[in-house]
Amino acid sequence: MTIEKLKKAHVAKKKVIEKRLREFRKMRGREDKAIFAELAFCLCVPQTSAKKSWAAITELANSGELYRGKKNSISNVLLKRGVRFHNNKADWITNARKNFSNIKFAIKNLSDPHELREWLVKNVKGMGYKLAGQFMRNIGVYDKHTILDVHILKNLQRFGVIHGIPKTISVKRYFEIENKFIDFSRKVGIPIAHLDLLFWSNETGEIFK
DNA sequence: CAATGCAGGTAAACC
DNA sequence: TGGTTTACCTGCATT
Repeated sequence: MTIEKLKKAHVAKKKVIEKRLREFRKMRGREDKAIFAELAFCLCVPQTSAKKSWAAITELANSGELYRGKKNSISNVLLKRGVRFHNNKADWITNARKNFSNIKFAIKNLSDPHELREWLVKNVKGMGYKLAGQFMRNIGVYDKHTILDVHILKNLQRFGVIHGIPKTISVKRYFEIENKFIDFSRKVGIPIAHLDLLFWSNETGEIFK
């Protein structure tokens, strides 16, 4: 796919992309439970489909276990729903729950997205830069931070922004790639948040899920 | 049908 | 000290 085609795809999908981003923004006014569910969802996502992750979190939210259940019972639901690394993730979720008042405080008071991301990475076990970026985007805090998952990396490679896909991404390398992504975004005149959704829709064939 | 590869990463161990 | 490997873990598609 050429850059010209990318620009055309952007024009074609711009309305849908903006609608999706407005939906993320709406999360800002949502109650704590919805924010926490989104957090728990993000913690489930590594190496697991969004669909399975969301199914697991929905079940846990509906039963109330997400907010009150013990680590083991949460782990069991994750397992049943096909969420990988269920023990670790149940641990991350219950830790985040214990820490949730601090997390809320950070979200509310750290107005600089970069600062908030640093805080999340440092203080929420299970959150690296990718998940922190995704969580922030999903609750309507998005600016220039990137969500570097394999799909995005593949697309960056396709457009010559990077030359290979590293097996593991250190913090240093994350920033290197992120800066190249930002440059690319400027060059093609498409915002990062738009490119992210655009790449995702290209890669998965379906729109934003 | 058994073996193999891999899936929207991260923490911890290892030099 | 910082880069690289390994454990986490199961389901599902491919061979």
